[in-house]
Amino acid sequence: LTPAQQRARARRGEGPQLREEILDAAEALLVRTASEDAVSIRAVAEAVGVTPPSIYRHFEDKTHLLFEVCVRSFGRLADEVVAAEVPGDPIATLAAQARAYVRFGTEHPEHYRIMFMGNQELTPAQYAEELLTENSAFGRVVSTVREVLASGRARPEVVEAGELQASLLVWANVHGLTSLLVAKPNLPWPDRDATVEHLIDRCLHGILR
Amino acid sequence: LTPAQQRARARRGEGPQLREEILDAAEALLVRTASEDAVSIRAVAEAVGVTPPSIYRHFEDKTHLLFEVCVRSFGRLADEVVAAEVPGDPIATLAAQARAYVRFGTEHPEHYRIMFMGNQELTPAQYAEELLTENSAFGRVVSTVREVLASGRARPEVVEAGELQASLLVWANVHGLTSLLVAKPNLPWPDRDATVEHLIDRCLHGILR
DNA sequence: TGTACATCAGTGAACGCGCGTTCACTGATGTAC
DNA sequence: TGTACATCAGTGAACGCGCGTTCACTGATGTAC
Repeated sequence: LTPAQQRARARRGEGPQLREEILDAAEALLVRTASEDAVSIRAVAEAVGVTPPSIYRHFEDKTHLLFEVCVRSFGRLADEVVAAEVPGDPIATLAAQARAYVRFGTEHPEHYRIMFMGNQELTPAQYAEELLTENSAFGRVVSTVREVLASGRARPEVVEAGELQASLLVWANVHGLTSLLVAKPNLPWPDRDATVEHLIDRCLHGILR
Repeated sequence: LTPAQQRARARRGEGPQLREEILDAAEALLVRTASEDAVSIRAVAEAVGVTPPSIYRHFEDKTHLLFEVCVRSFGRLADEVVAAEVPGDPIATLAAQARAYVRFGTEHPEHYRIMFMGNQELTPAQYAEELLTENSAFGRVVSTVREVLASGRARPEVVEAGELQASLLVWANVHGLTSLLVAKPNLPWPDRDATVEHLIDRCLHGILR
């Protein structure tokens, strides 16, 4: 998807196919340039091999285009968090989900930046609610935390504070580490994996009896 | 510092005074508009009551101007973290510093965004090192953690992992919560103070024996 | 089987905008003689 | 005490840029009769 100087015109019913190519190009541009600013309507159009006005046949405006890119990313993060589940072992699941979360963020820093570190006006209002849905990454963590609390292995004060507080705790931990790594990649961090394991370890010790 | 349509020309030795006014205006603009993009050379010049080229007499370019704004903010955050110290009680100090940190971030969200959530190229290279200096907010936290570890009240595995890992743990916690609040102010968060206390509580439980 | 026509995908040119930055300048201020 | 002059703070006009978006259009594609 790097340079496409010209592009064959789509046949009658095949217009929507360009829509996907636009999203792919926008995402590729984001990854390649590692800069949200580089994802302009014009740059996306050029990458796809089309003129700028064509974009508007498929997306209302730039905000909606970027929003769609976000939606895909949120879906992919959720997929990875789900894939990390260890059936029947909520504590192992929580640790694995934490690892998956940090990995996603460090492997896709610009996605992560847009998703969790940008100004929220970048995306339509609906998105704030979607973020906390049952199927979102955070929603899956809440489910896991709920199982941990129900397993009887959590400290009483954590149970009392409720699953939302406990989930926020976990989220703050993994997001905190992830976003520091994303925002300041050049600081002299200690070994990433060791840091992640230590963080998960301490976080679980704070939650479990 | 809101609108200054015209401005008296400074006397001979008083040029450097405009420099401070420019910084104040840039910061006020940042706070008022809550958007980094709104802080343009032209907007700052207008706020100060001066033409754009004047800025270049005091700052090499836009990056250096924004960098100076950052330096001030880092200094102020460090001051607040220092002010939170409780002499002779490193554990109480750690909790108080965590509270001060989160408060700073939520009260100055746009500063916080620039300092810890933006793209790092915004600031000269020297800044990465300065960030971890003894006198920085993080440097103060490292000091406090060092005292906690030395006090004999920390868990052996935390002592073994070292003060840097333990400090990162604390930083990831408070930064994680702060940056979520800053990035997603419109999500239905539970009560902020209760969340902060719970977070500090659990974090300390993970560290102390 | 042939033709008129509606639809659809995409184009080319232009709009107005705000931006960072440069350049040659102006005119007040202080200093040296 | 008066005057020539260097310095300093700031100006006015312009540069080139890339941007999001709009508008009237073109020409291929499929469909109806």
